[in-house]
Formats: sequence, structure tokens, C-alpha cells
Amino acid sequence: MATIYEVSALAGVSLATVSRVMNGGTRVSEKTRDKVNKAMEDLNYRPSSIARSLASNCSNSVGILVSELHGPIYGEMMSGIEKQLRTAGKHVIIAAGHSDAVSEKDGIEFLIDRNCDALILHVEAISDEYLIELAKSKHPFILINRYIPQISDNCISLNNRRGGYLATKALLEHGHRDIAYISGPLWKMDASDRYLGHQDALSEYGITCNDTLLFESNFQEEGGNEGISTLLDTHLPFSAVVCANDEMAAGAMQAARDKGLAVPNDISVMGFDNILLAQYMYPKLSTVNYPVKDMGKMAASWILKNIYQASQPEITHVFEPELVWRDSVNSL
Amino acid sequence: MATIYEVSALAGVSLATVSRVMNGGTRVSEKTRDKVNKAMEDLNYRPSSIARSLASNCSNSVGILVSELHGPIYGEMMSGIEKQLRTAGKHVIIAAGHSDAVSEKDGIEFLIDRNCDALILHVEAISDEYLIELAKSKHPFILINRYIPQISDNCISLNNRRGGYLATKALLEHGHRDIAYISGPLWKMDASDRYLGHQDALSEYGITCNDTLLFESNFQEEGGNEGISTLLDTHLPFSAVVCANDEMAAGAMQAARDKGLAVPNDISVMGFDNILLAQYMYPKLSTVNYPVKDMGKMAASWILKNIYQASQPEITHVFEPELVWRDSVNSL
DNA sequence: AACATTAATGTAAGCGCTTTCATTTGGTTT
DNA sequence: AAACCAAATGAAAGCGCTTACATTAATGTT
Repeated sequence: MATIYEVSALAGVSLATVSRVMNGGTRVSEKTRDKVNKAMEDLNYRPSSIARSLASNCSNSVGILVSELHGPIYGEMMSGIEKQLRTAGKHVIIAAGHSDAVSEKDGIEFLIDRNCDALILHVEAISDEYLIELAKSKHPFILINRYIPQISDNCISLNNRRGGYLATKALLEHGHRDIAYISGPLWKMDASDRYLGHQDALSEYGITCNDTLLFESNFQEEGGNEGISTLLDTHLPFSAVVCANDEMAAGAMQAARDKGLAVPNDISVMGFDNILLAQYMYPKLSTVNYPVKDMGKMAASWILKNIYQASQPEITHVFEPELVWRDSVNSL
Repeated sequence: MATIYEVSALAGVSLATVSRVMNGGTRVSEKTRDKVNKAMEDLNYRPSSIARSLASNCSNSVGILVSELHGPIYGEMMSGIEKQLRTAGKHVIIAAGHSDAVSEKDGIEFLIDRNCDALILHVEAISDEYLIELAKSKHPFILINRYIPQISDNCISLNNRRGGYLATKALLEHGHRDIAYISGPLWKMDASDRYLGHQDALSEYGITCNDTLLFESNFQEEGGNEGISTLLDTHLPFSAVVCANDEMAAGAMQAARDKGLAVPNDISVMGFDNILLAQYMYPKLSTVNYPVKDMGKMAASWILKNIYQASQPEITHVFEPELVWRDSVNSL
């Protein structure tokens, strides 16, 4: 592998000059620039990103921490981020936090130790305090899908509460009054916010929210499955169930059918997230759109703008959800 | 950020000694080791991975190139890889190749330039020749979901042909004789292998494979959707359709229903991959299991073993698919 | 034509580690 | 106690770049 020395020798110029033409090439005459470029090509020279990072104290890499590497949401998120960053010549280092505080801290340290210039964090278990503290350090980061008032500039989030509201409101508008709710783990902000929105809608219709119709679950298919079974076993009446994400909705639908209930005739199901498969479920799932890919892109833009001084369009910090009406809900 | 100098000063030893205790600590007396460790803690010292890489010519990072960062298959794959590698203290740099030759080459160069110690490649568009050539260079890599005889040691693949065989055979065993096939892009190895397997099964039953019942599509829901519509429009009779992956199967089911056909009564559907959602579709999808997460782990093991000299269990190069029987196929 | 400016290029000192080789230390052997 | 040897430690030269500063060349001013 050729080094900058060989290039400088072949081109008959100094190291500094070679370095200059590599980086934007200000203050270099046309003639020398050409000589150097020629030498680079002849030697098939590739600068060492490592040496570069060491000397410049900038690694051109951004660390991403997501809860999991699989799953429809994180996939879209990473996809959006990578696309944006790669175009700008930055690269991503990815780690998983597994929704566990220790593991998330590990992940953050891991990424910091890797000299990432900035971090994009999707963390759920780590405390606000820790993050507020981290914001004071010299390691820039942006939080995705989380809102902490004290560091709101570092947050890109979905208005989950409004999303929850929209979901339940749609049900109410279609005549449903007894509405069960299958939630994600309520210690997770997004889960609890969505549930708050649900309550907002109910109270708007003068319905006192009944916690007996709440099932707290795990955001996975299996959880939705369990949720329906448990709720049905209570023998409390309900004509619809809103699930805090589409995967649980899939599980719920299945469980309902296994119990001999038709969706949406016997029971309506509302999801949340609008993952790709929502439109391929049967019946097609009514849900709330979570523009996660766009949010990923936005996080990347924030980094590009604030860390790498690239010019970027206006940063949106709070995204608004939208109702997506399909076939899994009927009118009473 | 404290450097190794400060540690060495505080501990009253030389740089070399500090370096030694950092790396395994051979040839260091108990006493000095303790002194050094103490100094490190006091200073909250974190070695610079960049400087380390530059000096040692080893970055402790492995590059991963997948076609997309989203989607059920790649997610599981990355998940398996990351888990294994992270445990070993290595980190992953991820890029997307988008099933496009240029983009894939870009990605590979990108990762190489980033000084990855090794690469895990899921590439579809790049030619065998390029990869065979690459294998001669000093950049080690492992290919996942691809088999090239000349460099079989660098390959971890699924026996796709056998998978295709199993899928169609199951249909045949249940009395189906007119079987349509919705394929992925046939220029992709896995797609064509699966189709070959399909033909194997048919000929085993003395059926001449009818290309009129083949629809070549894109491995996505929408493609399955289109596939069924087109196939139905031919008015050729068929009682079952095998889809080259589960996502197309989801699309196919939907399209069939939209056309007023019941699954599996009017038409049986067989998938491939066994993604998580297959069991939550309605009806639950019969499919062929593709142990992609295990394969990801295996790829990581290969790297750990061959590049980092870690001891690892035996490497499996070819994985065998298995039929998963569920509700989307009926017996004739 | 002498001097002041500005642009182009070069010099050399790091960046924070690893690693070879030389030196010192302490323990054994005779 | 002299001689020897292995183990522990240190000195110093890189790794391949960037960058502040110094130097030289080119251009403009009066």
C-alpha cells in the first residue's frame, strides 16, 4: 500500500502539499495539483483513514446505538441514517443496546472509545440524568425517539402522545366505546406516551379510562397474542383493541382468530407504527404512521450540520404521526 | 482525555510497560502491573483505538456489507454477527450495497479504506470473478449466502436448491400437481437456486416444469402481489403457488384474497425464509426455514477464528434448510 | 526598480500508541 | 563472590497522516 511519502516523492513535492490536494486542495497551484493527482493514480494511493483520524482528531465516523439490529423499526431507522451519512462520506459504526441500561451504557462507551465524532442514540433504559450529564461532556450525540426537555436540541422524537390519541380517537369516531389497550412496557417512554394519548381521547369522549382493559406487554407479536387472550379471559366487553405497535397487532389478530373471533367484525384492531407488513396483513391493518426512516435521516442531518458543518435543511425535532386507515376496524 | 504518557508518568514506569499491561500483560511483574492499573483508574484512562490501530496495523473492526439495512433477513443476519463480534470486543462497520454492482464495489472499497481487519459480505450483484480476485488480495473476507466453488472456504451459504426442492416436494406430497412459482430476480443466485430446487421436485414427480407458471419478481410484497395477479390472468390452472420468499408470499396471499380466492382452500401458498412474521400471517404461512441468524454468527466465528486467532467451534459452511409446516397449504 | 503583499510550497513537530532491541535487575549456580 | 541467565523494564523509532510556521515565488505598487 502506497503511503503519502511515496506520492510526495513521485510527484516531487512535499508531504504538506500532497496533504493539501487530498483535502480540498486550497492553496495549491493547478500544476502541482495535477502532478500530485497523477502520482496518486499511478501508485493507486489510498489514504489511511486511521492515520488521518489520529492526526486530525476526527474519525469521520458516527456511532449508532439501537436497541436491536433486527425488527422493522430499527431497520428502517438505520437505513435512513446510513444512506444520509454515507452520501456525505461518513461511516457508521453500529452497536445494539438491547433495551437494557447496562448494555446501553456499554454500547455508548464502546462507541466513544471508537472515536466516533458523534453518536446517534436510540436508548430506552438509560436514565434522563445520565443523558443530560453526557450532553455536558464533549461527546456530541442526538437522541432519536426520545424527548428530554433539558436537552431538547439533542432530541428527535415522534409525538407519541398525539399518535395514541389519533388511534383511539379514530375508534371512538367509528362508534367504539369499549376499547381495550395492549401496551408496550410502560417504563418505555414511547409506550407510556402512546397510552397517555389513548387516555386523552377517551376523556375527550367523556369515558373514564379503565385500567382493567389495559394489558402491558412487550412490543412483540407474542405479547399481542398473550394480550388478547388475557383480555378475553376477563370477560369484560370490548369491541376494539388498540395495540401500541403493529407487531403486537399482528399477534392480537392471530389470537383473536384462534379464539374464533373475526377481525374486524367481532373485534376491531388498531396498530401503531405502520410497518411495511401492516398493509399485507389480513385484514389490512389500520394504524398510525411513524415516519422512522425520515427521522433517521433527520438525525443524520443534524449530525452533518452540527458536527461536520455541512449545510443542511432545517432540522425538525418533533415529528407528527398520522392515522392510516385500512380494513382492521369496522364501524359500529 | 488522559494519554499513555500521563499514565506512565503517574505510575513511574515507561511507555512500553504501560502498553504491556494494556495488552495481556505478559512480562510484567505483579507489582508494576498494579501500579499501572491504579494509575489508569486514577486518570480514568481510555486507550485511543485510533492510535492503537495505526501503531499495530489492526483496527479490531470488521466491515459488513449487506444489501439493505432493513428487512427481516438482513436484520437477523446483522444481529447474529454483531452479537458474536461485540462479545469478542470487535466492532462492526456497516454499509449497504443495494444489490447493485457499482454500489457493492463502492461499499467494499469503503470498508477496506476504513481499515477493517476483515469483511463479511452479502453481495448479490458483484461477479464471481471480482470476488475470486479479491480473495487473492490481502483483505480477508467471508461471503454470506453465496457459494463460489473456487473460494468455497470463504463461503457460508444455505443450500437453496434443497430448500426449493423441499418447498415444492411438500406441495406435491399433498396432492398438488399444478404449481405456480413466484421467483425472486433470477440473476440472483439464491433465487435461481431455489427455482432449480423447485424443478428438481417436479421432475422427481415426473412433471415437466412449465415456465408459463413462473413469474419472476423482486423478493418484495408488492412483487408477490403482482405475481399472483399476472399468473391468474393467464387462466392457466394451478392449485398452489410457491413464493421464493415470505414477503412475496404475504403479497401473494393478499392479492389472492383481493381476487376473491381463499387461502388455502382455493389456493395454497408456500413461502421461503421463515421470517418472524410468517407465523403471524393469516393463515400461518408454511415455509422453509433459513437460519440466517445462525449463519451470521457462523460468519463472525469464521472471522474470529481465522483473523483474530480466537478458538472457535467447527465452522459450518453450508447450512441446510428445513420445511416448516403451517396452515397456508391444504391437501388435495 | 525597490519594496510590500499575497500565494504557493516546504519543514518539522506532533497525534497516541506498539514494538524491537538494548539495558538493568535479581536470582542461580559454582 | 564471581559468573551467568532469565525476567523485567526502558529507550526510541516508527505507524501515515495533519498543520502551524517558515520560506520562497509570484504579483502588484509607486
